[in-house]
Amino acid sequence: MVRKRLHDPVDGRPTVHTVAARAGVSIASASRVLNGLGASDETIRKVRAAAAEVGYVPNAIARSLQSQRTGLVALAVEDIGNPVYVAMMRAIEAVVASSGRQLVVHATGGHIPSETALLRRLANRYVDGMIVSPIRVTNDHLTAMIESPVPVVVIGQLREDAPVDNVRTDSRTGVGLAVDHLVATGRRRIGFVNGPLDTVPGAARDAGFRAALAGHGIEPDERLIEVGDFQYAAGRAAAERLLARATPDALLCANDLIAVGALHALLAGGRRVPHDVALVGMDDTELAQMMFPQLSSVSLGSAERGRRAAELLLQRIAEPALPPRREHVPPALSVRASSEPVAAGPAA
Amino acid sequence: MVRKRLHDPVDGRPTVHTVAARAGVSIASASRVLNGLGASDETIRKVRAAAAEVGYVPNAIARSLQSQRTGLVALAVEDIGNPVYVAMMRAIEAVVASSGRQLVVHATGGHIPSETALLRRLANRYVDGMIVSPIRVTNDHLTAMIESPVPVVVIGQLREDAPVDNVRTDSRTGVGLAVDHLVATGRRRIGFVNGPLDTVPGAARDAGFRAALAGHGIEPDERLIEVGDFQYAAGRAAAERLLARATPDALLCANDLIAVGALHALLAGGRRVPHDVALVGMDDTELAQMMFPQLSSVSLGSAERGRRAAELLLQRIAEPALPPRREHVPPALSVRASSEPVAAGPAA
DNA sequence: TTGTACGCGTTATCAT
DNA sequence: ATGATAACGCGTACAA
Repeated sequence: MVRKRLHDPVDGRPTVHTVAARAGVSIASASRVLNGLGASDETIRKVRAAAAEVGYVPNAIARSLQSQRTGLVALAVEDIGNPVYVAMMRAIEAVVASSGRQLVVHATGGHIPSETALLRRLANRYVDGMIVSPIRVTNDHLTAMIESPVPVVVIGQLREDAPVDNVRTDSRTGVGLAVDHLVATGRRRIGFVNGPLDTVPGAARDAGFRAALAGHGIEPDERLIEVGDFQYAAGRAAAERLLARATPDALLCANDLIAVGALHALLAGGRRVPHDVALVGMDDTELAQMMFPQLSSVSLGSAERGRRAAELLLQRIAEPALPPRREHVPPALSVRASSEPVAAGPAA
Repeated sequence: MVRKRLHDPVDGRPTVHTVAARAGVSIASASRVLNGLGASDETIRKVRAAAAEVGYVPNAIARSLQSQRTGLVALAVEDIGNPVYVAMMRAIEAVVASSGRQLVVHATGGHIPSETALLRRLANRYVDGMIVSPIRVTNDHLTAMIESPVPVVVIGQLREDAPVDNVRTDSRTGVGLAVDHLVATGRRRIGFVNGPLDTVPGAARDAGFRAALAGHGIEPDERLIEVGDFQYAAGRAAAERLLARATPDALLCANDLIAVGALHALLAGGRRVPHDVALVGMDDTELAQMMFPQLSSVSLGSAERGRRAAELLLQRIAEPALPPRREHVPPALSVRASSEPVAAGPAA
């Protein structure tokens, strides 16, 4: 015989069997009482007492094996320290926690292979679903998402025909809001500090900027356009390059980190903001309000996108057969001191 | 008979049985091959082929039930959006991920009951361990941690005799570094904007401030001390109250968020930084370098504390019998523009 | 080397 | 209402 011990926990912690034995009932009755199902008053009393005495706590893993649910939801983003993703994560965690579930976070470093590997790992079902916000969505991403046995929700742009739940914003239009505002307040030589053009956000913002200028009959001046990374240091460097060769009366930045870098470049170079140069960022993170002067910024609803994505995911977990859904969060411009019209008008 | 189906997965996804049947071997052989244990070349070939054909992926939950390990590690902090915790979380995630595990995050809102409830939930073993950074450690915290079947590591102050792994810094000394620096650069009327005194960090910083002043023979002036919350808005309001009734030549803030608020209050009030008032924050978050002027700040090694805590936890998971350990991360002052000595000396 | 069978801890089904 | 037992999917001790 193999059975050295039968239902006697190896580490001394009580199981249903422990409780059942102590209460003098079957494990079935014990389980029923512990799950609030029907039983006689006497049985209920005995089981409750036994459970309390031994300090019984149900094992989450065993329960998961039975229920085929882990109660976990994953979030995969490039960098969990980036203010945009922090805002998303915060909102997602709130929704997930309020549903009694928990959030598993992954930092992908924007590395495509790690992202797809993560998606493929969903096949082992360590979570009930995943929210992913990739910089770029490849075919590998798509097939991995479609083959996943647990639902995936994408925050960001996605092919129209992709059968995947999706929450997106329209950063192109968002750039337009900023340009319109700057033009309306008398700015004409509008500079643009963008992120890499081979990313989805970078490309969309570039297109939006040129389209918006065209809408006002302004010819784009390539000397007023500079590209760096979506980071503070890169933004500052890019702004410095731009300022060294041109004299904009406004600077639009592809995100708030870049805008903060640009602010440094401007102030260090002796430019007054907004008097000499108006400054507008994007993402409208907490950072924008913390700067002096406070930064105008185009909100792309990061928190709202996170919230909506979490809700979509929870719905689909509950109802897997739902058709793919696509939600839009519109951009909105928050005007603050950094781009307020100045009495004397911009430096001429 | 009950057995409608025997080892035939309900959702159509392959299990070891599927693979074994297809390869014409027993599940034991299949399992062995899939886990890289010994088997004949022929068996290996057949099993590998069968697994590939049906797209077999091991089920994480079943594996956990067997191994008594989830491969998950939890982190519980007040607010996953606070720059300090973001820095910690980033470092922790990196360590955890590099060990092949995953990170579950919890936002406690600084709510004591939720924190202790979270610790008690460890009894159901949904994770292999937890890192927690409580604002305050109650007896409830301690008993919950001690009774937990999985290891807990605390980032922050803890009773000396608490048998719990612990990583801490010395913010009291940290405050001293800042005061020393300010005094050495000619400041005498040093103001202090602190967080709530009934929190561990708030109390430590208050004590440190008074002790440091005493060390320089300076009498603490209560009008130069103000208390708010550890947040931007509260910090700004607190600084405004202080500036309305006193004229400090330096301002020390209990964290960087407060310091940013104070910077706003100073600049909005027409004070020059550092010329009129030197400014020093604490935590040395990324925020400090993003401000203009860049903020001096006392580093309390948030990322380093996170990294060390994660390593302690992983070690203890591997070796549960280890004696409790206590690690210290020393504070360090980063001097930047906001507190650099000014040629003319501070306004007199 | 290979197969049989048990155990992980829980819930659910069936028969009593 | 209660108890015996299958089942979730995996790993492995033991016997062959």
